[in-house]
Amino acid sequence: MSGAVIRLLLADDHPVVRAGLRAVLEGEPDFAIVAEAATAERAVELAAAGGVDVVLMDLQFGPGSAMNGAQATAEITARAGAPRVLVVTTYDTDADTLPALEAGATGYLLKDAPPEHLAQAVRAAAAGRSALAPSVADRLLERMRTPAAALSARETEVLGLVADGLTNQQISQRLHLSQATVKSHLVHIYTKLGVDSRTAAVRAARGRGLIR
Amino acid sequence: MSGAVIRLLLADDHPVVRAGLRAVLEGEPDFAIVAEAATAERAVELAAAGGVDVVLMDLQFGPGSAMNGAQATAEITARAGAPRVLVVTTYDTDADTLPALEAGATGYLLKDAPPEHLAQAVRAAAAGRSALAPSVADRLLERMRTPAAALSARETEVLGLVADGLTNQQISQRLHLSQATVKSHLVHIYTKLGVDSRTAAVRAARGRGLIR
DNA sequence: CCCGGCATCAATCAAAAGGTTGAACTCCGC
DNA sequence: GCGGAGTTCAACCTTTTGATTGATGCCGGG
Repeated sequence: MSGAVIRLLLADDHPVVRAGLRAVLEGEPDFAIVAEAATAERAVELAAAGGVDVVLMDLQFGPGSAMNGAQATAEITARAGAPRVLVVTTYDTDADTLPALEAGATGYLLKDAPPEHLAQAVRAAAAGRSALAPSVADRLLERMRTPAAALSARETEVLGLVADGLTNQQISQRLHLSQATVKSHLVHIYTKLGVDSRTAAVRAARGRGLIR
Repeated sequence: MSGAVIRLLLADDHPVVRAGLRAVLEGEPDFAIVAEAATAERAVELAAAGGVDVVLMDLQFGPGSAMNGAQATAEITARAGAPRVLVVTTYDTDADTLPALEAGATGYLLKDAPPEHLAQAVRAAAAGRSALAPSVADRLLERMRTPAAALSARETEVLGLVADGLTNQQISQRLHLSQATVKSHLVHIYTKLGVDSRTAAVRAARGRGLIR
């Protein structure tokens, strides 16, 4: 989008992590860190202002801000001529990766990635190519091979509350349903996940990253 | 313990975070970063080898290593002439802070702390003074003021399994107890927390950071 | 040295929650 | 417009929970 230099925006609420990214990336001659954002909102602003090729985006933005990294990613990539967004986070579950990728992230890296991978991923993102952490790529492929076990929105909602320790009755009240309906959803969830109890369902769903 | 220079060991499994800490602390003329460790085990080794005044210790060490930061802290501080351990982590709940402090950590900071605080905390730790993040200090004082609701070790253990969705029977098997004992613990937990159901207990305990 | 808190267990019982089966309705795609 | 998936519900039975009562051994502080 620009000349030879890739202009970067670092979006992370942790000063230490920003400094770390800066330290790791600053050495690359073809990179220029042009801005930093400590909140998701600020990242959206700065990205919209232009002059940025790649945004390094964290997903978690502390209790301070209302927006998370996935939402910010969606906002940034929505407009034309938007910079690429490369998610760099600690979390490695479907519940994190899928929303981020759906929101338009070009890549998804984990913070424990070695610095070289980071730089390569940034160049890939700048060129429009996607860069995924191996574990993320694995799970995406896995998901392709296993089209099964896709819970409906309602089922996911119910299962999320189950995971929070709510009883069927509490769930029914929260969702304005009868207990019967909640139980019915659970049966379908059990079938889809191949389990036969709520705790096993929560385990299975956690394992596959269906819920947080 | 040494001259004017404070010798630091950085223990964190994330290269980016290590680089960030290095970038933030390296500028201080009275600091010298003498080693880095990507695993808790390695941190223990390096700390035991001597030549270190303060260890900056993460609590979470990825699925790769068997030891966590709190355990490593305990091992490091166990021996005489050990360096001070300053915990620097993302997690801010009683379930994290208390074990770390009990393990002998001199301080507890959050990764979102501003760089100045970090440097001050390191100097405090080197001098043997404790340095706590404001939120951690608040909760410790809160705990002093509220001697209530202190669950015993066994009770916390049981409640943790309850939070994982296990039934009383499963808990009894896991802990090699009778169901009667598990129920007995639960009754005590309910009394202490002022609730009257397992899910409410989990909520309450989560709210107070008693469990993760 | 005795008391209180902690951990352990037993037995019983009513209430709550969980799981199963079967069924109606809507919406969407083919 | 037929069929399937998703959402909703009822009735029924089983399992789990929570309340209660009561008892034992251990350990540490006053």
